[in-house]
Parts: sequence; structure tokens; C-alpha cells
Amino acid sequence: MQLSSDNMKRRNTQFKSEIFDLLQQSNHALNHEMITEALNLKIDRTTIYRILNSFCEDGKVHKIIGDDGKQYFAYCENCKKIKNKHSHKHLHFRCLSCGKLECLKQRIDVDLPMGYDGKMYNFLISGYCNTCNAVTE
Amino acid sequence: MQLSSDNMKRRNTQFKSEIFDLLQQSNHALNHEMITEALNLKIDRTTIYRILNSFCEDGKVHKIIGDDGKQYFAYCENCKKIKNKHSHKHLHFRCLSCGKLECLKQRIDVDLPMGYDGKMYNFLISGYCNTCNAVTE
DNA sequence: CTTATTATTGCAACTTAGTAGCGATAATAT
DNA sequence: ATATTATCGCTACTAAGTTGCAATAATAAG
Repeated sequence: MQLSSDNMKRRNTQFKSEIFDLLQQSNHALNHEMITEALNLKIDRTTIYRILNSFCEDGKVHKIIGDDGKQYFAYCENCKKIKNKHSHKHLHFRCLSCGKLECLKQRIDVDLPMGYDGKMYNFLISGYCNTCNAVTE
Repeated sequence: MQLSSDNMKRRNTQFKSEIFDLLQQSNHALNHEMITEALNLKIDRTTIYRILNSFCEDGKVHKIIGDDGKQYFAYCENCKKIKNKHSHKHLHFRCLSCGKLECLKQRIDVDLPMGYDGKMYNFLISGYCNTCNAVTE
């Protein structure tokens, strides 16, 4: 039982704070690869995933699945304000050119059919972001 | 150049029609694994992906990335009506219990910030569908 | 109908993402 | 200072999806 179990006490480590700081400073979501590149520490892949997932469990960060199938993680200032835990009922945008995945402000009002119980929300648009779009024109 | 190139002429084959029929008859999206199980033919993984991607290119089917990171493909009657090509600006729902991924009717009005150019849309909620939800209660 | 063209298929090999087990290390509590 | 146990790195694994290439088969041309 390494991963979660709510009664597990978290410990502060260098890697955790480095990763958390990075996410907090970024204005966009990062995947495992981006994190490895950004921090030029030698951290194992598994360690990164474990740390990121623990952040998710603690509600400090949220996970978005990109339309590239990869897991992205975002601190996301906006939704932090709404509640203590993260809310994901807003749009995300992934740029096909620079790869940046960011949280947009637009919230989505969900109206599920009778009997449906929504648990997780993943609203993603991909295309070209304002900076990349400007360059091509 | 096997995959796409718009000037490639499609040929009718057993596998293509079997897969297309299956998608059309299903009221939900299927991934590679589900298709392999449903048709008990011996079709290679690569063949299935190639066929599915060709359907996507031809606009006969659309692709949704599940929050499990897998590619799902749906015929989706609803969006067929709107245009000749598929539109993806509607909600999808994936059941965490039975695994079914279906298109919902609710459309999403997207209002991207200035300078953003949206190309692909992936709106997915996961949770418990009406049938699975009914069972647990 | 026969032949030529080339889309399609299967196979093998590969890449990449993410996970699981386990022993070693190190953060916290006592 | 010591015990507890969360964390880390390593190895190995699974699963998804892709690519190259040779063999097969659907269509077009004669």
C-alpha cells in the first residue's frame, strides 16, 4: 500500500516541493516529460507520477487527459478559488503547435440526463493558441 | 504513404464493412479492444486502427479520447445530421462501471479567447451511467 | 476473362506512457 | 539516538498505438 490510503501521512521532500513550485509557477498544465525537462534534476519517472498523483488526491492539483492521450497536471489558480478541492468543469486548451495545455476561464454547465452521475470532467479543445496563431499569420 | 493522402481510393473489404456496421449498430463508442471482442474475426490490431482512422478521415466516424487515455470511435447519429462531416462539440459520457462511452445530446457553446483557433473538441464526463447507477441503489 | 495497379492486410519490431513490486533511503515521531 | 514508515530508484512489465515491409486481394484497364 504505497500509493494512497487516506490515512497516509505526507512527508516533505525536495522533489515534492520542486514539482509543486513548478506547477504553481507555470500558467499551464504539464505532463511528465515536461516536468522532467523543466527541473534538471535526475528524478525517476515513477517518482514523478507518484508525486503528481498524491497532489491530485490531496486536491492541490488536477489532472487533464490530453487528446494526445497523455496525462497533464495543472495547479490552476482559477478553480482553487472556487472550493477547497479542485473543480474541473471548465475548458482546457491544448496547442497543437507549441504543445501548451492551459486552463481557460469558460466554465461548462453540465446537464446530464436522468440517472447519470458525473464524477470527472474533461473538457478539452485543441488547436492553435494565440501566440502560435499570431506567428503563422 | 499508406495511411491517408486524400487522393487515395478506398476499396470495399469485409473488415471495413464489418467494423462500420458494428459502429453504426452500437449506440456508443468503441475502442480497439471492444471491436476485437465484438467481431470474432481474427483481425490484426494495426488493421483495425488503420480502418478506424480512415473512417475518421472520411468523416464517417469520430474519435474521442477517453479519460482512460484510450481512443474511442463512434458513428454518432446526432452529429451526422448537422453536417456532412462530424462535429464534436457535444458531450460524451464514459461509465466507470460498465465502460460504455456514449454521445450525449448536450452541445457545448465554445467561446474561445481572442486569437485562439479551435480545431478539435473533446468534451468528456465520466461517472456512472443510468443503468449502472440504478443497479447500485 | 486476363492482367496490371495499388489499396489493404498481417507480421514483426518498435516507441512511449504508465504501473507494480521490492529493497534501500531518508523524513518524521518517539 | 532510535524506530517507524513514507519516499525513492530500479527493474520489469503491460497496454496502446505506430511504422516498415512483403504478401494478398480489390478494382481498373485491356
